[in-house]
Amino acid sequence: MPDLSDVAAVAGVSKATASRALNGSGLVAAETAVRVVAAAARLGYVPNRAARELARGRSGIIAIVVPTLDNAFFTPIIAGAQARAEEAGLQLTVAVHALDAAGAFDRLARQVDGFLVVAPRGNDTLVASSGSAKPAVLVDREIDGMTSVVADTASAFGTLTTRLAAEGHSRIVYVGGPPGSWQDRQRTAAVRDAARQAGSELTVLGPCPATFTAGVEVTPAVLETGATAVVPYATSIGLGLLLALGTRGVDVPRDLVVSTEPTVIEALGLEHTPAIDVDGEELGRTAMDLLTRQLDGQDEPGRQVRLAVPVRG
Amino acid sequence: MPDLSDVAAVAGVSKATASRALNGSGLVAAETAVRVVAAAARLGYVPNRAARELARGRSGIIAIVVPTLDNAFFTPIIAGAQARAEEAGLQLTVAVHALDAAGAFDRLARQVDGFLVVAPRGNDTLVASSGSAKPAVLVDREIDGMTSVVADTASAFGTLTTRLAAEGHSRIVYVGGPPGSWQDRQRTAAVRDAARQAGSELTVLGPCPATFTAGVEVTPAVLETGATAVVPYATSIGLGLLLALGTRGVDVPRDLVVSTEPTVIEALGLEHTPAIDVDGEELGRTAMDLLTRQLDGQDEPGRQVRLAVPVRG
DNA sequence: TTCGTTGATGGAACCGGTTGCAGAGGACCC
DNA sequence: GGGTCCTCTGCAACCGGTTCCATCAACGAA
Repeated sequence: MPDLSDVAAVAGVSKATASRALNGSGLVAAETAVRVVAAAARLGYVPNRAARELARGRSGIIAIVVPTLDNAFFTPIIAGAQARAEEAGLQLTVAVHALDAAGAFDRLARQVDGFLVVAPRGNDTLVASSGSAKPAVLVDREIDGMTSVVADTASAFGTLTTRLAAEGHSRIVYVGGPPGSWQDRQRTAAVRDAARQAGSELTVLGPCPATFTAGVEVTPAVLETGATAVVPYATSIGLGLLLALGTRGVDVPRDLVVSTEPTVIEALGLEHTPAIDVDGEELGRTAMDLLTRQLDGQDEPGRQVRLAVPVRG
Repeated sequence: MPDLSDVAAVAGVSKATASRALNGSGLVAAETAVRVVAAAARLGYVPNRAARELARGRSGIIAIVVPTLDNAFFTPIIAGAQARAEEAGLQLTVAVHALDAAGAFDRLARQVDGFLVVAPRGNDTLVASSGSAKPAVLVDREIDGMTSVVADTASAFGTLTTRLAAEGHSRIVYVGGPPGSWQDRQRTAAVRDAARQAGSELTVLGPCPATFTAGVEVTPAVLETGATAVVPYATSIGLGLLLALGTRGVDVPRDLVVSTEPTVIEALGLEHTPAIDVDGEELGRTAMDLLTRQLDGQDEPGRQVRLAVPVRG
């Protein structure tokens, strides 16, 4: 396993020059640099991550902190972040903090260069302070002063509600998400506004955990309202609704329109059913981009990015 | 940020002794060790991972390679492995290899101490060779000579089929999984055997990707067989079936029994419906245990563990 | 011709741990 | 009392890079 001295020897230069050449420091004569790079390639040299990390004082590791992996909303975010991390030569480690977020941060803070924080719920100050030790990017939530990227689902939920109302749904149900969810607050407000402006009657149910079981359980309450359209906080809740409605013989979408996401709508061939299309991978990619820019000093903390969320169907 | 010399100074010993004390080498007098540990605790000392890694020549990083995160079967495995890794003081990095598994291994092999390989499909020799550079544990698949842990779903599928037959289902459908899936081969064989022995007629459909869309799409074919019970390869396929059956007005389970997993059965209140209960987290935990034992030299490669899978309902 | 600059390079310290080896000191045996 | 062995400890080398600083050659200007 060749090391930097081997490369230097083959190229006929010192370790120092070899290091500079391979890192493109610009202080090396072009011709020398070419020689070094060629030598490295010939030997199949791969830098030792640990040594580099020790010398540079940076680990090259980013942690993405998620509350759970059981939620299909989070996994694309991880996948997107992972892809970008790989491109940037960084390792991504996934930390699941069911409850003990603070503990997870403390343990990891010394080990990583930065955090991607997916913390849909919980106290603002707590979340903010957790990421204070190292650069952090908050995903799908906004807190003043923290860099963040969110999918603008609030607008999308508003649009979707407006559209439903325009199609004649005068009674609409919104099934709310988990208690304390930042996105749920945004969405509830947006749906309320849209319904009021369109003159539709809105019932807000919930809170519900983002699971299909919760969707099943909330079904009777939804039917009781006599609504003709239901907008669930999460796709998983929507799936639960669809399943339960099926076993109860309710005709979807004739008797009740259930908005979920495009793949579901399409697979089931549902008509007259609007759906919001959140690109989780893009969320992950953007978050990682924001973090690397911050690590490179190209960005100040505090930048807030909103990704538009299309409404389909 | 305290370092080992600080700890040593406070404890009144040398770096060497401090290091040994903190790593429990046993060469340190008990009383000295206590002093060092106390000093470390007081200073809030956290060892520098990079330095340790460089000195030891091991990275303390394990990679878990999964084909995708979009499949709810894999995520609990990751969660379980993650939990165990944390206990063992190891970092876990998640590598997603949609297609390019070999590439993922090459890139990572220098960076990590070992692999957890989740590769349900694909060629045996390819999978086996991928993990050859570093210790590896294969998850939910068996290949001769490789350490592995599998959920014994084949037996469970057999039991489940037997039970369905015993309850009077003389026509059963098995909806097969993705092409080339190792588990699918095992399950198909087990289901075939059980059906034959019980004298039930079995139709095997598929192959199907493990998605709920595939479940929706296969529904007409299932209904066409006239079967009264269907056993899908994956929960996601089962959910698709249930959704599509609901929109078609088929009464589940009266007209057709769909076996899925306990949470689904329970949430929907389905009766007469057996379900297999795979503990994905246990799979992940066991895999990580096997790997750490191998890294510590306590185990030889090649050990194969099978976890029993209960059939409920 | 000589001096000051600039650009390229090398020497060596350093990052923060681990570990081989040697040595100090005490216990035990002859 | 002297020698041997054992236990515990410290010194210093080492892991493989990065980077500060000094050096040196070449070149333009005075």
